[in-house]
Amino acid sequence: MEFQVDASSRMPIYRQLRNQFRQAVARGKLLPDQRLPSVRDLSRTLVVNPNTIARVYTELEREGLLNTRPGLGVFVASPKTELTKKVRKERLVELLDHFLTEAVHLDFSADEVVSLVGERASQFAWQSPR
Amino acid sequence: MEFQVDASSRMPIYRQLRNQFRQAVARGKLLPDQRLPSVRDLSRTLVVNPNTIARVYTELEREGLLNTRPGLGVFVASPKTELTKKVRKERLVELLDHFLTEAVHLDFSADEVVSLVGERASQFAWQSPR
Amino acid sequence: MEFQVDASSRMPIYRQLRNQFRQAVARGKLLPDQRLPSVRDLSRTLVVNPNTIARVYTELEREGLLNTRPGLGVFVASPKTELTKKVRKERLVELLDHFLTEAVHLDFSADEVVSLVGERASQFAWQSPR
Amino acid sequence: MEFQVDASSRMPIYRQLRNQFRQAVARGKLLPDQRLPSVRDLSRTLVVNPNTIARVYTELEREGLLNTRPGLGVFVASPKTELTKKVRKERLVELLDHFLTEAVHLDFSADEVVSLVGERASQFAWQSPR
DNA sequence: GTGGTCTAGACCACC
DNA sequence: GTGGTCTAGACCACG
Repeated sequence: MEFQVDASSRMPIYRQLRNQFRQAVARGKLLPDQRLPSVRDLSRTLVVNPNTIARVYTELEREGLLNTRPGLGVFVASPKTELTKKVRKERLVELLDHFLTEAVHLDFSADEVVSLVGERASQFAWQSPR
Repeated sequence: MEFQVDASSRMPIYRQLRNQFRQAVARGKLLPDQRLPSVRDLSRTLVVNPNTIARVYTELEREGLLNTRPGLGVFVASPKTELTKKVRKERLVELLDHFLTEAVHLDFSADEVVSLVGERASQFAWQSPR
Repeated sequence: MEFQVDASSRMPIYRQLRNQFRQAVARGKLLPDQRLPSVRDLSRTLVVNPNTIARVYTELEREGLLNTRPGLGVFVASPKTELTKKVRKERLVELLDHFLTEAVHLDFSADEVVSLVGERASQFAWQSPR
Repeated sequence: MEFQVDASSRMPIYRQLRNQFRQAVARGKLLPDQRLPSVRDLSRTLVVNPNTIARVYTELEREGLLNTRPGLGVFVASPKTELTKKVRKERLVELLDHFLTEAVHLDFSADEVVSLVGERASQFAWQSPR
């Protein structure tokens, strides 16, 4: 798993890294119990302040995507959702409407979008039924 | 078309309004040449700083979504995309992958997502073929 | 609402403040939409680094207890719970068992504890039925 | 008595074990003069660093919950509280208020909480009157 | 070695 | 004015 930061982006570094991590997990490229680079290592690799990396890891832990164990390192967590169905649906619809809005402005047709969704969706690691 | 601001949101007011405008256009609730309220009127209605409204209009004009006709007011622009197919596709995919990433974390299945996309897409005003 | 920090405590400053805030809300001493002191003000008052105060506010916002609006200040949020019933019950039981464990070690009787719970509970601002 | 560590918890291992021990005593599952596994045995069983186990035992001994008898092993101590009534009451109230604060935020009602307290309290081994 | 906390001080975005 | 981000560097707790 290789992270990268774009210093010229308006998006804060910690958000860039957080998003990359979230996507890597959603695509199944990072699996539960897998160890991530240490705060100090990643900060050296990316030439970013250790505090910034620590912030990324802290936020992701709060979101339940990873566990950090002082003295051992940082590990990918097992997925779990504690939100109510209602809240989850609301958030999904909001995100979807935002996506569809941009799709319209980018001048795509409904058919093109639906088709693309099916295509890209196959690249993600959807939860198996429980 | 009624705008509204959510003071409890983490999203800056000017972005809330900009997004609402973009979505209203994409849903066909705002049509080309339709006149928008003046900066002063809207600022009074929403109880928002006039500078904030002015910023919204300025950004939307820069994005080509509306035109200011001095002395007449602010009007919705006709849709036009100057971007190449390649660039448009890249942006769409990036937005879609972001959406799918969140959908996975919200613990939805691919089927649920695809189905919801079709459902919500019918509420938008897609460009007719040209 | 007056906060205070005990520099000699092993509990980190940001946790001391966060707990004081959570308790003030639970007791109804801080009400929705009430404005809190600014980061800079509180940092001067408590002689604590502004970043530490900012961290307190950031975490409380993530927990949904307050809203921050750049340019305006920080405000108490309206209560809402997005967690599933199951998760909420699990957390409550865990906290309760911890409390009861300590009560036993402090050599109280069950009757004393039950009685004290009823007594203190009356000082909190329980949600009205919805 | 079987201990267990949750590697995904934010709580340090030594505190997890210490709390489990305190709770086991409070529930009457560990009785005075009962022998505990040796540091080396427990460290192997739990796959935890021996230093960590040693720390748990050291702290518990300092708290008066167990005694080390050199050459014989580690044993559960007889309960005794040397604190004054006033201090004990203060600590209990502080713990209780913390619990009630969280209960409010978890959106429970006072009745639900009082009822749950009575229910769970019956599972603990309260001191008989002396 | 690991991550967690705190300080100091800079610069930016928002209103 | 407000809060948000990032850096630099110190010190502590954990295993």
